Amino acid sequence: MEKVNACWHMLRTMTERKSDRTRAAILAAARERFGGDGYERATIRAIAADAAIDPAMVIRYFGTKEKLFAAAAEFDLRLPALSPGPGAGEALVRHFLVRWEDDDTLKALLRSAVTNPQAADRMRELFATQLAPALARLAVDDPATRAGLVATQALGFALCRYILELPPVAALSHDAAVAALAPAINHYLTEPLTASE
Amino acid sequence: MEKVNACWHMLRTMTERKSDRTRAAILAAARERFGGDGYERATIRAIAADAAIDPAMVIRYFGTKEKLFAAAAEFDLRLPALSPGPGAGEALVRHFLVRWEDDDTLKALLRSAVTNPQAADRMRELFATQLAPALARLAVDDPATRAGLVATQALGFALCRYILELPPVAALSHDAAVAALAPAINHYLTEPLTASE
DNA sequence: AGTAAAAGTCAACAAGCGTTGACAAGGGAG
DNA sequence: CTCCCTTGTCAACGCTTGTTGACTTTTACT
Repeated sequence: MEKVNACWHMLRTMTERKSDRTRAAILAAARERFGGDGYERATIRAIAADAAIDPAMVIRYFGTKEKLFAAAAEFDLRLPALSPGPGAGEALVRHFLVRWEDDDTLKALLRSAVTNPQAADRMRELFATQLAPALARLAVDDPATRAGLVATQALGFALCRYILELPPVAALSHDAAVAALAPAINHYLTEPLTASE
Repeated sequence: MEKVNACWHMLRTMTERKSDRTRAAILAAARERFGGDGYERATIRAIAADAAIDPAMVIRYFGTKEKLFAAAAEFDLRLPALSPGPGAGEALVRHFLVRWEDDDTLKALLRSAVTNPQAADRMRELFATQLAPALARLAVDDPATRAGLVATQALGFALCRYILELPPVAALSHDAAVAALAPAINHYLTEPLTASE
């Protein structure tokens, strides 16, 4: 009997510890606060209150506010495999729309990157390791510049829609946003980069 | 003789007082700090140090940090008169480039608007009272939406170039930026808003 | 049972912030 | 010279922040 219990304990130890739930609760609260308020306005005390625990626990689990942010800002863009052609723009825009809206992490990253150098590093890293490589196959030439141009449009749209909430941009339906943005994205991926006329 | 002196004094009182210089120094330092650090990170103490005065003076001149920001974030886009046509995009992009680079106010506004609701209000107001009206003449229809789309591209480019400093975007020359962006701006102003194919 | 580690609580700290009020120069006006 | 208004200085306040260490409770195992 003791052996069975011991075995079960080991299994539990390796798979699901009591603390993992609070760890996850802290991370969820942190993403929400960082996403809503930005790095400096999001206080450890508020995050702890959202997770219904003591502020000291946040430090015990993550060591520091900076490390907590680093853990909360881990993000995978999950870009689908894209094939060159006029459908790429639409697929990209649609993917970004749902990725922004079902996960607070991107909002946390953007809101923080504007004032926090560490978060800005994270953003540049995300661009260099996830967006740029995925777009490299789609660009007819100069993939780094074209990825940069796509980033300006993607981040600018997110900024105006989710952060600044400019009324005409926030009001767009997904379909309207795709119809308006996809051609511009395709343009950045394929049209000549120097003035043609 | 007394009358002459009194008159000169009154004139001086109305045109140039001793305090106006420090007022201007505070405003310049405030714009630089707000632009470099954002609203919450920019401290009154740091602004005062930059202006080489006592922190208490900042409060005496502007009353409150919020009011100081409101004064420092006063901004005129100075959009030129634009005529419809394919030249509008290039003129717009070029104007924005110089307006961003010779004045810290826009950086202060953007860096602060992402985390400060009051600054976000300012940004929406700037969009509604300056950008949207100026673009209304250029749009073939639905001017509010088209102005919103132009704003996403303009702010996104500024965000990536001046705030996040994504290498490929920060490296672009003015001419390269105009060549890349102007067609997209023209597209947003004139192309049909719903999918055409 | 008893025990040791894990998980959680509490009060406090040092530092930084915006803001205030009391007070000291400075320089024209009578 | 004397007065007064402007301009500037100084020290302190109350508050919030991230972070710490000592303590108690819970949990899991022999």
